[in-house]
Amino acid sequence: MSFGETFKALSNPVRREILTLLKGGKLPAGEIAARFPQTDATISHHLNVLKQAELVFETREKNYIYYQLNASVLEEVLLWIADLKGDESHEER
Amino acid sequence: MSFGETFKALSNPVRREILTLLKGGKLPAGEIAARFPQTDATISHHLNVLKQAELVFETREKNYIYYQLNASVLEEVLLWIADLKGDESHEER
DNA sequence: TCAGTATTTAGAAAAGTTTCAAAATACCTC
DNA sequence: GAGGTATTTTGAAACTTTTCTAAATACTGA
Repeated sequence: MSFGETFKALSNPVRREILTLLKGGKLPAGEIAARFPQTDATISHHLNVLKQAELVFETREKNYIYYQLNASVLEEVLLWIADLKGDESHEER
Repeated sequence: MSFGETFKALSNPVRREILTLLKGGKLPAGEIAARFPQTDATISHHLNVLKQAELVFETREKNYIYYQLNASVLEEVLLWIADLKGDESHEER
């Protein structure tokens, strides 16, 4: 995991909205795309950026590709920010 | 504060390094610039992006402009990520 | 006020991002 | 294996970001 990739992925509003949507649980690409005005191709590209950043992972089921949040990378981002803040409560011991 | 602006500011590696540098306390623009291979003008631009995102603020003293971390915006980013993660320990009650 | 140091602004080149339409691939069901 | 649905890939246009050099501004201290 690289923070560069992760923060770049988080810097786009469409990708942040996709992540928020996935809080509710895994969803297939088509259902994600249906909630945005952009084309399926554009959303597919954003999902790929999120996947490269390991913010989401995919699982295949029947004719669908489901996407879901990857909590462990979110935790690493959280720690990076907590550390920057000098927040002891998240630090390694 | 807008998350768009904040995450965009965090998405650049030079700007993340500047923030890490400022963990040690406030520093004048010139001293920050001296630690990077980029020109003073480029670092000044990055400091401005961080300032617009309210990740840092400046104070003027003598002939220097000091920059320092703004912990309150970092806290908001932390909460956004914790919420995405579904982390109860950071949630509003 | 003048000289000097610190920092920012302006303008432009190069590189990267976002988006779309169209075509391609993949996989299921019959 | 053919037809259908789901999703990705390709290639290109529009826009944004990063960086530089050069010029401008701002403030200090003699």
